Amino acid sequence: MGRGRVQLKRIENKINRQVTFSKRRSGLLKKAHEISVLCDVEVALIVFSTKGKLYEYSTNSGMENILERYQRYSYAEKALVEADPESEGRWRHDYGELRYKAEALQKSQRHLMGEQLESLTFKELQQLELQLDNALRHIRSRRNQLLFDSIAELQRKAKTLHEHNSILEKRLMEGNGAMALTEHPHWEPQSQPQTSSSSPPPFLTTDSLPTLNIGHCWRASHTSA
Amino acid sequence: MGRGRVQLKRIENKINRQVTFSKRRSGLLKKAHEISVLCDVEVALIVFSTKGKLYEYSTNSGMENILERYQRYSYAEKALVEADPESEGRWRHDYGELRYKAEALQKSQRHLMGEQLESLTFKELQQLELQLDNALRHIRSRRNQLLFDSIAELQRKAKTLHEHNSILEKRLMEGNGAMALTEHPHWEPQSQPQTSSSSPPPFLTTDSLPTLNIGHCWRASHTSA
DNA sequence: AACTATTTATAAGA
DNA sequence: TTCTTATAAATAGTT
Repeated sequence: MGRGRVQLKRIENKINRQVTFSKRRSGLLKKAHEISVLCDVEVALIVFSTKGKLYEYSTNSGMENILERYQRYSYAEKALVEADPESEGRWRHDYGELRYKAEALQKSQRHLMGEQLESLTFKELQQLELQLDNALRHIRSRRNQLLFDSIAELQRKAKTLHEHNSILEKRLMEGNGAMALTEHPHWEPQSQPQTSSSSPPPFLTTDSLPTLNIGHCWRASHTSA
Repeated sequence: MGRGRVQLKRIENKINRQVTFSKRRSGLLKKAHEISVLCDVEVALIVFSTKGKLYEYSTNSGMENILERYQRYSYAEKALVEADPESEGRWRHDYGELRYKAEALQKSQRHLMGEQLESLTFKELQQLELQLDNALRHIRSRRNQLLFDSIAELQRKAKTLHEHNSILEKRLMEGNGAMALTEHPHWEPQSQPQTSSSSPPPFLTTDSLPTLNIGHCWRASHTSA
């Protein structure tokens, strides 16, 4: 990229080397930044000039975080080399990765819950707001869906009951006298001939779980397979 | 570099992002290598993909060396990592716990983002809605705080400018004739007597960076030395 | 630090 | 994934 081909070899002219260093350094930092943004990955870049000056770039997760992650990762890998792969080392490796992910999750969770907002910029706040607005829309939609389902279910049952009552009334009218005609509103739907093959037990009847426990919910549900 | 201009913004299409990552990663590694050879400098580059895969480059001096050097350079005080004579069982235990926690976090995070709502009951949905409403309140409050701070700062500056203008006008009135007196509408009507004890420099005044760019710490310098 | 002629990198398409 | 190609970017050498 430039007027001449370049040999992959130390530039002997000191001035030239310095200039090239300056140019390429900024290019490298730029590219590191770009890939991190475009591809949503973590990048850490460290450059020590010949004279010992430090230049660095790191994703917003922070240099220290990334280096720590690296340490965990590579340490685990070392352990992985010795011993058979299915033991110790593998565990450590996974453990480090997992811990990292859990921490990240925790953090973003806090933000989603409106906590620790101090560390966010205006733009991030806006983004977060949009996200939550969107989530709320979904949630309300789902809630309404459940409400409608429930109403429909109730109506269906009511109708069935009504029909049943009509039949009973009719029988009473025909068979024997008007005995006990008004005494059986019978609010017990259980014994119905109709096959209610549909609709799962409506939520409204499920007894309230203590709390949703969102957020810090270690142990949110027990549906593990 | 390619058929279209590229926005510095996360690529939303997953496939595309993956492909770009692959391409740019190799480009980045190559450039890191080139600068290290051409300019005879030490380079360490670490990249973690979204899935936690590690890609790295380091000059022949070795990653560990460079990282160590970096540690000494920037956090000289930080001692080396804690060795861990912990027992195998402990690890497994912690790992299990962690995994459990991470899964729970992931799940509740989805809910907070309005996803996978099918598994929630009506009450849970209501709770979630409250939670998000609350979070949104906090977020908006924080955002407004930032806005207010910014406005206050702007007003303060305006006031200063206005005062300065007054002084200048006065001088003109005294010194020479009424020259140019009416030519200074002075574009700052804001001046308010309130002396807000100046909030910190508001984000709005920070020059708009192309993208969010939070916490990205470049340490650039110029070709001196 | 600016300016170009070239080389490279790479986005999109196959 | 890999190859190709049109184009955007980077940059070597120059001013």
